[in-house]
Amino acid sequence: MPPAPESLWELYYRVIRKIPRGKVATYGRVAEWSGKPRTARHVGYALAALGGKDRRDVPWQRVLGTRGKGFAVVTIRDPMGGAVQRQLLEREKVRFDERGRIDLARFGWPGPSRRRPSRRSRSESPDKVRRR
DNA sequence: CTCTTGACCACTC
DNA sequence: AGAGTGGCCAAGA
Repeated sequence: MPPAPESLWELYYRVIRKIPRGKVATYGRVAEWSGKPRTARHVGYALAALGGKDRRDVPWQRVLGTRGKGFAVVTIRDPMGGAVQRQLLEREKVRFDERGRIDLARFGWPGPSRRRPSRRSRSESPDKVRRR
């Protein structure tokens, strides 16, 4: 059989499934860990498209947007969905501050066993050749 | 096939 | 602090 073409979204889902309970990650990080840096948007799209089986499998509530350098926030547009996400996280003992932010120093998942300097906000962005 | 629209992010004024 | 821009991919009209 032909190798199952794993879509980009499946790649994201695979990473997200590894996020442990009580920890969170940001869209940008998930993108990096999936081997597709700078595709943060697509992580969001992939999650927005979650349905059926994947909806149960993937802990979508543990993926949030970034706010400032060490904080994550709910970025789901639908207020209902956002409320659900927050509730699910609080149930996992993840704490939100008055501004609705999560401190990544406390609750940020460091990543899938990838060696990473103790730097929580944004890894170095090596100047890559920008091709056009 | 083209066009639009999405849970984003980092960089620049 | 807020607005603009480029980057990236998939699905549906």
